[in-house]
Amino acid sequence: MGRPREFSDPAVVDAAMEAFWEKGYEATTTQDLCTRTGLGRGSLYNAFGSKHRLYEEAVRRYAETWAETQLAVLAEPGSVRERLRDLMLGVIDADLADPGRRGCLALNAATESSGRDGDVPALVRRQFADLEQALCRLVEVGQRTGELSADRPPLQVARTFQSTYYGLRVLAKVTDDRGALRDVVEGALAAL
Amino acid sequence: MGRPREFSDPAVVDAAMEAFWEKGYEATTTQDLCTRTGLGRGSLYNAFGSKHRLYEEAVRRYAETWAETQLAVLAEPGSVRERLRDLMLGVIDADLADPGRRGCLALNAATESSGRDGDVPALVRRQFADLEQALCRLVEVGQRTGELSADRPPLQVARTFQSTYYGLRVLAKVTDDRGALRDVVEGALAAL
DNA sequence: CGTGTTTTGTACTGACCAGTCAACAACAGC
DNA sequence: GCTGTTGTTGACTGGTCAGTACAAAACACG
Repeated sequence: MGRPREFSDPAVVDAAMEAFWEKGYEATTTQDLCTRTGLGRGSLYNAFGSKHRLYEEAVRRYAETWAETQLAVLAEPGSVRERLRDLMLGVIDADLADPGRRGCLALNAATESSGRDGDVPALVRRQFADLEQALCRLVEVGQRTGELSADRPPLQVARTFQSTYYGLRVLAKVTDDRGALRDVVEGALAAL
Repeated sequence: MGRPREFSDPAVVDAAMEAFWEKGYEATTTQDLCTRTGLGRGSLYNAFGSKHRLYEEAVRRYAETWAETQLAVLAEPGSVRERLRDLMLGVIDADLADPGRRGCLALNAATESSGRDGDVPALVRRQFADLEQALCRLVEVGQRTGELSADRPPLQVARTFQSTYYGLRVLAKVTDDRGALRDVVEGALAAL
């Protein structure tokens, strides 16, 4: 009962996500959020309570949608190497094609939040853990089929690849040099 | 002629660097800067012009001092592998020992600044390039002495290692798991 | 000393910040 | 169609923001 909402929560969170993604948490004002979402201040606060809670929702949504995208790439047909290469090349294309150079929202959130306490770092940590696990399973598959050398613990290989992958996104924030980024990809694959 | 300054510029930049390092650019207020540096607003603005200019100075100073530290580790006696391991282990210790989890200021600055234009991204880019070059030379040495396998371009190896190294610092922002971070180190070294 | 120049401290500015509030609007159930 | 409940709107709040203005203070030089 009562007056129905004139918006859908997911659409608003999506819009807020874009705003936070572009400018980061601190630099995004509540006015930005109202403009991007199309909501009035009252509606925004009635629905989400505070700027920070909306930020949490935005990071959560990013984590979900992005995890989906990543895991889809890793689940594609093809060799393990091909899938890992696609993951990295896809991210290079996406990062360089983005004129705003927003990079990865989860990574931005991890960097901007001070300390590992709080909901946002916990969200980011979980997303990191999910990717680690997915990569580890993929490495296990590769080692079992003989595609990858089996002389190193899969978890160690996965963690190293993940670290290189995040570093790649950091590098893509400041450089336009596709060759340099591709070198990282080739080096990471050669290490498998 | 004129009244002499009651402070030394480098000391003030150091203090400002600490403030920006802890909270990032946006979240640091001019009041924070006055408190940390001990200067009044008038003196701060007279000497540095604006918050952003002081930020640039702080990032520049960080780049200089940190580059020195890094290059010193890489120049130590010992095998190439040992030196690269020391670089990474040192950063793990430093990051985990820091209760504020500030991470790397250059990396934070790269993440917070949107786009690759402006002085700050340029500063960060140059620091990245310097490390890339230092790593590349070290890899060349390792390949020449036969310590490292010489079947891959040194630049590619260096870039991949650098990417993994930056990823390590990102991971250290959200996790306390020393084992996970050490896996990254071992994996990165195994890839050489 | 006196004068010119720079630094310093502090009060001040207008803009903008996140968040609140109360009047009004739109629905569901009766 | 009345009533209770929720959503919307837009003006409003106190506080804080980066930056400025200006007078007092501290020197160098003559």
